[in-house]
Amino acid sequence: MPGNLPQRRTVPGKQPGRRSAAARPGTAPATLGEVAALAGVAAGTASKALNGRGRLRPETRQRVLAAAKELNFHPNPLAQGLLSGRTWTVGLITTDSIGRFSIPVLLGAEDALGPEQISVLLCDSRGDAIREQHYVRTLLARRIDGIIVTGRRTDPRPPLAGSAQVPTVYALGPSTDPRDVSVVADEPGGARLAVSHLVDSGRTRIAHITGPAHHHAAAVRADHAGRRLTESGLELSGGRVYYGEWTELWGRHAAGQVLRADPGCDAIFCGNDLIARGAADALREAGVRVPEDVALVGYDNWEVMATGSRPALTTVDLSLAEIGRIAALRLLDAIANRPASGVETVPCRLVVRQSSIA
Amino acid sequence: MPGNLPQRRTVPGKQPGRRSAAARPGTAPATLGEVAALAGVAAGTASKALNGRGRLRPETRQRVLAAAKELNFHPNPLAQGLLSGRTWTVGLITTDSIGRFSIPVLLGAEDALGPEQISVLLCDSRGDAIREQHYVRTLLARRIDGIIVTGRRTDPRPPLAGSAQVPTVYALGPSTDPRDVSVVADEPGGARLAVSHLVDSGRTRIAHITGPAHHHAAAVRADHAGRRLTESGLELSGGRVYYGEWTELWGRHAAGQVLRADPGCDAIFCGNDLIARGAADALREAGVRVPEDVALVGYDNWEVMATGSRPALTTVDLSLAEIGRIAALRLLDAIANRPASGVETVPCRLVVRQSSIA
DNA sequence: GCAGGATAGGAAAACCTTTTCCTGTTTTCC
DNA sequence: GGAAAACAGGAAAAGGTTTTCCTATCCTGC
Repeated sequence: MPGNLPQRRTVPGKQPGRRSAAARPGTAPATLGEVAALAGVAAGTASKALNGRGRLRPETRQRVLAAAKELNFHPNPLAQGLLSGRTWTVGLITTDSIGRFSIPVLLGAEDALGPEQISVLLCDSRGDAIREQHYVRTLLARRIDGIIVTGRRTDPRPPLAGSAQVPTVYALGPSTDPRDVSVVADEPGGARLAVSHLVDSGRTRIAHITGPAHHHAAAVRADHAGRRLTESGLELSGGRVYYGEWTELWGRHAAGQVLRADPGCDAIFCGNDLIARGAADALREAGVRVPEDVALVGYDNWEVMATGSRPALTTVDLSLAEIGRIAALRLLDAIANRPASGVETVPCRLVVRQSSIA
Repeated sequence: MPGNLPQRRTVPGKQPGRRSAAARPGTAPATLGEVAALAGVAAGTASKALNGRGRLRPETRQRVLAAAKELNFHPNPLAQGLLSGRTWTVGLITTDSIGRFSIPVLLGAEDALGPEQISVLLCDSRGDAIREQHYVRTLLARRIDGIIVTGRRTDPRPPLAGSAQVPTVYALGPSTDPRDVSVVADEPGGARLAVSHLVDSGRTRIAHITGPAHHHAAAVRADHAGRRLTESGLELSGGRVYYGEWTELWGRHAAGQVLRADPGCDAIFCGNDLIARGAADALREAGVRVPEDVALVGYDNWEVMATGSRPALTTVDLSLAEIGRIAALRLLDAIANRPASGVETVPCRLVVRQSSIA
C-alpha cells in the first residue's frame, strides 16, 4: 500500500519534486523549462510564446500553449518579480481593527487591483505607531509595489514614515502633507446632502447632534450643516451643535436635551448612525413620532445599525468602496510613474429610509 | 522620436537605478553584492556573515554587518523564495464581506504569523464560489505557503477546490472532510456556559430565541442549551425553541411570543446579540424589567451591539482571535511538514454585563 | 546561382541570494 | 621543522524567467 506514508518528507534537494513546503502528492508546479521540453523548444522560446513576444510560427506558439495548459503552467512570480522589480502586491495599512471602515475600502481597492493581478497584504496597526512602523518596514522589505493607508478616522494624519521609498496613497483620512495623494469622502457635501433633504421636505427647526468637537468628521459635518441651514435662512434648533460621543447613549441623552431646548424641533441631523439610533429610541420613548413629528438623518450608513433602528434610518453613505477603488487607481498611476498629488474627493450618497419620510 | 512610445517599455536593465516601480529618488534597495563590496568580501561570504553560517572571523562578520546596516540592506525575498520554494505568505480566504467575524480571526492569525515573518494576503470571496475558485488559483499561482479559510457561518463547508496542493486550515466553519484541519468555536460549550450562568443565578423558566433552524450555529446552540436545561431538571420556557432570523426585529417579535406563552418566564437565552438586543427592547417596552424580571444572555459578544443595548448584554464570546491564532499555528505545523487532521475546538468565554445580573 | 533580407528559434546573460566546494593560509603537535 | 588539521573566505552553481543577441534557414529578386 504505497502513498500511505506518515507524510514526513522534508527532503529539499535530490528528488524531482523538491519543494519542501507543499509536500502533498500535489506535483510541484511546472516550470517553464518543463513546458519548453514538452513542446520541444528552448525555454526562451517558450517564454516568448506565452507572452506573445518575439517572432514565432503560429504552429510553434500553439504547441507551447498546449504544453503549458497540459502541465497547468503558471510562471513563478518570484522569478518574474526578480527581473521586473515588481511584486504585484500592495500593502494596505489600517488603523481600524474593527474593520467597519477599512473593510469596505479594502473591497473597493481589490476591485480596482484585481484586474491588474495585484493582491493586497493587509496590515492592521491597531492604532499603534510602533506597529505601523514595523509594518512599513516589513512591507518595504517585501518589495511591495505600493501602500494604501486607511483608518477609521477622517482626521488628517502625518505621512507614513518611510513611505518616500514607495508609492503611497491615503484613503479616508488624508495625509497632512499636501504633496501626498489622498482620497477622501466629501464630508461637506455629505452634510449638505443631509440638511438639504430635511429642508426640502419642509423641516425648519433642525438640530444637530454629533461626536467630539475635536474629531475632524464632527467638526466638518457640523460646520457645513450650519452653512447649509444659513443658506436657507434657518438656524440650528437649540442654537448650537450638540457635541458629545459617537455613541447611542449620547444620542439618547442629547435627543432629550434637544427636545427640552426646543420643543418645536422637527428634525435632527446626527453625526453618525449610532447617535441617530439613540435619538430614535429616546424620541419614541418620549412619545415623539419619527418621522411624523421629528425627522431623523444619520451618517455612515452602517447597515446593521441603520436598518435595525426603529424606524430605519435615512443616512449618508460615505461611498467607502468607491474611495478604496479610486485610491487603488491613484496608486496604480503612481506605480506606473504617473504620480499625482493632492486630495481627491469622492461624493457621498444619501440613503433614504423611513426615519425622514414625512 | 525614440522613447516616446505609447508606454510599452518594460526596460529592466540599462540604467543604474533600474526599478521602474518606485521611481522616487528613493534609492533602489541595496543588494547583497553592494554590501559585500562595501565590506570588501565576496557576496557568498556576506551571505554567510548575515545568516550566521560558515566560518568567518568575527572581525569580518562585523564588517559585513556594519556595511549591511549602513546600506540598510534587506535581502530580496523574491530571490530567497526562489531558492527555498517558500514565499512567507499565506492567503486568508473569507466569505464574510462585513468582516464582523473574519477580521478578529485575521488579527489572531496575524499574531501567530507575525513572529514567523509571514504576511497575510486577504481574499474576500463575498460568498461567491466563482470568486473563491478564482482566488485559490491566484494564491496558488503566487506560490503562497498556505491558506486559511474562514467565513461568517459556522456550518461545515465543502473543502476548498484545489487546496490539495497547499496546506490549508479551516477556521470557524470546519471542512466537511474530516481529513482536513479545522479550528472551530466550542459552540456546545458556549451554549452550556450561557444556560449554566442563568441556572446558577436561580433562573428556572428559561426561553431560547435564535436564528434559522437550518443554520448550524442555531441548531447546535439550541440543542446544547436544551441538554443543559435537562441536566438541571428544567424545561424550555414555552416548551420549544423559537427559531427565526438573526435580527433585532425577530428578537422583538419572539420576546412577545415568549411572554405570551409563559408569563412567568424569568430568562431568555438568545442565539445572538442582535436577537438579544431586540428582546431587551421589547421587554422594556412591555414593562418587563431586565434583568430583575427576566435575565437576558446573548451570543457573539458583538461589542457595539452588546454595550449599546439597554441594559448592556451578558453574552458568549467566541474567542475569534484565539481561533485565528490556533488556526495559524496549525497552518505553520502543516507548512513545516507536521500535518494534522480533524477538528480542534476552542472554548468560548462568558462576558457578564448588566442584562443578567440579578 | 547568389546576395540580402525576412523569419524562426536557440544560447546565454541577467536578476539576487544561498550553498557547496575548493583553495590558500595559519595553527597545532610531534 | 614539517605534516596534518583547522580556519577563512573565494568561486561558482542553482533556482525560474525574461530579454538580448546571434545563427540558421528560407525566400525574393536578379
